[in-house]
Amino acid sequence: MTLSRRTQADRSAATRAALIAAGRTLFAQHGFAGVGTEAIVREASVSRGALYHQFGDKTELFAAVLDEVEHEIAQELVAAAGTSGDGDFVELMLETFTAWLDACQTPHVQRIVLIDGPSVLGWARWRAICQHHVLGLVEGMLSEGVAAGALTPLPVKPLAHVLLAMADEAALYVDAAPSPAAAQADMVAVVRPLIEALARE
Amino acid sequence: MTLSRRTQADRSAATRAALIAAGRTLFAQHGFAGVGTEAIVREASVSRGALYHQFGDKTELFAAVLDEVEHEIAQELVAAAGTSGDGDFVELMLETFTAWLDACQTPHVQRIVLIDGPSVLGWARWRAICQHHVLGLVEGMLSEGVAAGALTPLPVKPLAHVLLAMADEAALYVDAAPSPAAAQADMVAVVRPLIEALARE
DNA sequence: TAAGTTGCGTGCAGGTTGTATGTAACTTTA
DNA sequence: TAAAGTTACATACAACCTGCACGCAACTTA
Repeated sequence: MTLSRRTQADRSAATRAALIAAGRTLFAQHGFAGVGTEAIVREASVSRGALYHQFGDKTELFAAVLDEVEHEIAQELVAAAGTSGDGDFVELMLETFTAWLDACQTPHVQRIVLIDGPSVLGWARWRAICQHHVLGLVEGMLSEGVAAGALTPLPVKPLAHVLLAMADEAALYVDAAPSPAAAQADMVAVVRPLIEALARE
Repeated sequence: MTLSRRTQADRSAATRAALIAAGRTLFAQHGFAGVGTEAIVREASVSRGALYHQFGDKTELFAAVLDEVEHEIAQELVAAAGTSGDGDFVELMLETFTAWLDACQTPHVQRIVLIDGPSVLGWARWRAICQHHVLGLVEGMLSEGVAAGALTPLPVKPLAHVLLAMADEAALYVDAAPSPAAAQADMVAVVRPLIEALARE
């Protein structure tokens, strides 16, 4: 074993983390197209060479950022679903929905996940990343609902897609509304009957 | 009156139309970021000067393209709703929904309206343009439904937003699916109970 | 017809991305 | 532990792209 002060893996991990953190901040603030690689590496205190060594592309860095953000949101959602306690299916879905709305009130999510994601990565790759995190979570919840008989049997995958799309739009709608609180109440009022409709036999 | 062969308004209209048509084709094929102004003006057989005279910006050209596409889709939707004949509200909504899916199977719509729109123009401006065309149409249908008593009274504006968001995602889902026909059938199966839920008192 | 406005063509400046080339840090092998 | 090899990073450079400035031509108005 050598006496190296920093292993190569550590160096890589540190610069990757710094770049992802910087990208996350700046992409959220100015959008993918609005921030240059120069600004990113300055924020991360590394050189452009490091960026292009760690990520093949500015786009690849964005993908890494998106993946991290989605991962965090998914954790928040399972936490929210966990506290939701005993199992009315409708309530579980609605609590997850509002947890999603809350998570999306940070600009990170809106700009990176909802606005730029599809445009920068293309819809297919964007949804593939969602699939690994939030979208997969929703599908799982729906599958359990169907298995438990609490949910009308319907094709789960397309259902998860449209429900998540609803949640995405709701998040953007709420944030853009003059009175977010009122808008969120409206949204819940609109979504509740839709979820309830799915719950009946 | 002069004997001018072409009036200024005609010149402007012709170059504007050529630029919008070129932008429409190329934006649909390669995305907003993937096509340079040089390619656009070559396709339109004008100079870059003409572009920057007619539109302040590459972004402004994109907005004009989006506006045109939305206008055409809205016309298709009213046509579809017109042939839908006598009035079951659920059937009207579902026919409009499938008409939307059909319209979105042309790549023009997907890439320009659904993918790049929010990213290039920002969500607020994007939805404002939708409001003038498709989104406004949906809101109108819902308002009539409420007035006629065919629809549970709910806040119409947020409802229109989530329904349209569902339709957007459905369109992209169907197109990306290995078997679009099957995916579309699934989507209709999923959306129908949701619409029916809104229709009952 | 002369003056003024509108539409358009072209060259230029600033900025951006990705790559090529060189160097330092770390790891493996003998 | 010393040499060889690999990995991580720094920097200079080439290609490109956007938007503007300036100038000219077409049209309109007085």
